[in-house]
Amino acid sequence: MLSELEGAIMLEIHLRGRSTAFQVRSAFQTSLTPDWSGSAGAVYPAIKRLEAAGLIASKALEDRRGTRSLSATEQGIAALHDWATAPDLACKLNADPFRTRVDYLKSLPPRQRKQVLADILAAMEQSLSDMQALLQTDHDMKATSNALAGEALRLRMEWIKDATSED
Amino acid sequence: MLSELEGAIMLEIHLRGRSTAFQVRSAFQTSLTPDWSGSAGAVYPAIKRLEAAGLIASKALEDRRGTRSLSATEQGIAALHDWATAPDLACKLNADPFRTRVDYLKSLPPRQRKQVLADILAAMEQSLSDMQALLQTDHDMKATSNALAGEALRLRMEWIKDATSED
DNA sequence: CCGAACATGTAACCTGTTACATGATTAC
DNA sequence: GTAATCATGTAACAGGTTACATGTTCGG
Repeated sequence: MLSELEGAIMLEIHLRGRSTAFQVRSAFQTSLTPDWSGSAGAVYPAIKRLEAAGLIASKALEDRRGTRSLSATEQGIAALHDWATAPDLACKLNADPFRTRVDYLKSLPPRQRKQVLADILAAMEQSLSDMQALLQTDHDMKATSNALAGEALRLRMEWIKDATSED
Repeated sequence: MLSELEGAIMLEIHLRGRSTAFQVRSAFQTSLTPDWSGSAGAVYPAIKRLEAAGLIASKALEDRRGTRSLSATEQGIAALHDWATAPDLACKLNADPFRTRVDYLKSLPPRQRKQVLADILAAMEQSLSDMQALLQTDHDMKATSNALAGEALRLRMEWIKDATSED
């Protein structure tokens, strides 16, 4: 089974049809999810592994800098499908930095909690509007997941509003 | 600044008042978020680091198996506070395995998509009811974050229902 | 021609996982 | 007494990050 990084790479290549390792890296670097920084030290070795496993085919461009155009093989597409449709993976609750902190925030004395949550809420609002601005200018293959990212932020904001109005 | 694991350990100790390394591990192992498996190889070295940094104090129990009771120092509580209230961390969108896969699911031909999404939805419903059963029997310090975990799952399920009713 | 962006890759380092090792305590 | 649980820890390994290294192409 593909790892999260390998799956994300396969998906990126598959949705674009063809892609270079550099483009995959760039896509990760500009992603709303900062978890994969798209480090060269992660992406290039992962692509090497995927190519060795026959999931990716590469074609060298007539280029003196060695640009290689990557595409998913039939086997690769099958592996991507298995990775993307495994129901237990879709159910997996990943570590959410906000959720991890929320019980601490809840344990603060009301006045302090109110102040801290207000600061966090302001930062979230800023982050959400930055995100929306980015989405309007830069349409890519990840439209739906980016929209869901916004929803996730909104869910957190709603919780904060509920929590601060409670007392 | 504390790492996610270090912060989660400090929080666990702080909310309980006192805790042993073993109890911290157990709490992680039974957590709804499978991200920290609570591996001994992660927890014990992390606690050693935190103790060396003066954020945790330990007291040996009169016990021949060397049980040590841990508590957060004043410095440790301050570090926990900084970690928990940093607004940029609360805004951070972590990698969400469902969100990562969602654009692939969206790209499937309607009939196949419907089938795959129905399977995933069923798995999610199962997972959510398991979660709720667990929460009713096993109340701990993480009530709010566990409730939020359920909300996160519900958000995904709602998206699936919208996506399958579209066509 | 020069700087920015394109393009690939490696090496040292950090941290988490898996698997192992050791022993004490408790419940039956 | 013996199995399950409590309790701590280490070592080999895997994978990602940072920083470095190298060279090309393109726009002004």
